[in-house]
Amino acid sequence: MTYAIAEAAHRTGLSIDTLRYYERIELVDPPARDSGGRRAYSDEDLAWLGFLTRLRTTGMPIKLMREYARLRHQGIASAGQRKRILERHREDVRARIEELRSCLGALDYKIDNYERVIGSDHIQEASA
Amino acid sequence: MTYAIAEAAHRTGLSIDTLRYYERIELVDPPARDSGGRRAYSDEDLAWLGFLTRLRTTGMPIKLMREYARLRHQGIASAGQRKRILERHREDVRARIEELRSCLGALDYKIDNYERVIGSDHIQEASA
DNA sequence: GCTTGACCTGGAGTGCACTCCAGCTCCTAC
DNA sequence: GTAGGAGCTGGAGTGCACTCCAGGTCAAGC
Repeated sequence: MTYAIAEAAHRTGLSIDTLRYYERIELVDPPARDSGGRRAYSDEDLAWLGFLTRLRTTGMPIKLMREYARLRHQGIASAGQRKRILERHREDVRARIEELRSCLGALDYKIDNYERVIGSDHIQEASA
Repeated sequence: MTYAIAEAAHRTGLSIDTLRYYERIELVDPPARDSGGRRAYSDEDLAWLGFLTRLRTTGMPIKLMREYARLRHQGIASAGQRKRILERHREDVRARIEELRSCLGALDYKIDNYERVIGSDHIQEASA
């Protein structure tokens, strides 16, 4: 099964431009082409894009993702290095979650204060 | 108690340039000045900067922070609007935490796979 | 056979949040 | 009284991750 770029974009949640951009910067390998020279993404391509999307979502910079992609090409020999990248990133993500959680506390506190100040949710229509 | 810009930067964790930048874009009110025309940040200034930093940390765009700052100037009349901004943002933060958590699962899975593939942490020295 | 729509390329442009710079002033310490 | 360091201003530059564009190709349907 292969997918035209529009379909691939739809399935990955990335834009068509982003798919081409990722290819240009060598984050993904150039996908196969159909008889008319158009990109034909495979399920594997989409799986890799899906994984990349998770890395992006969690804030991994594209530079590091490129490094990871580069290592992937070297096959199993680079598995240790790749694992270390992911472990390192996992730590970053965990730290980020903790950071967000702590800010959430501050936000709760602030909102509680507003609650006390204004009583409740009345009167504040478009009082611009 | 007031603080020179370097001290304010140190205490807020922002850079001197960022402090001046925040002032330029009207995210913070211009602080008082000392006899020599230099900025003299008050404890209140720092508290506001601290709160802004939390909003930034949690990903609130500067545009929205400016809107919040603008509303603050209107005093209590805008409390409802400000509260709503924070509530909305709190939802965003919660969603973001969930998103990160879900990606964390995928990361764990991937790392486990590497563990299985390479046995354990030997041999992968600088095998560039 | 011609319009239409999806796709192609290389390159330029965008928005965000800073960050840096040149050239200046002002206080402090020697 | 002067050298040095902190701070000042307006404006330009940076890095990141896209996003958009002009001008072209290609296959399908009418």
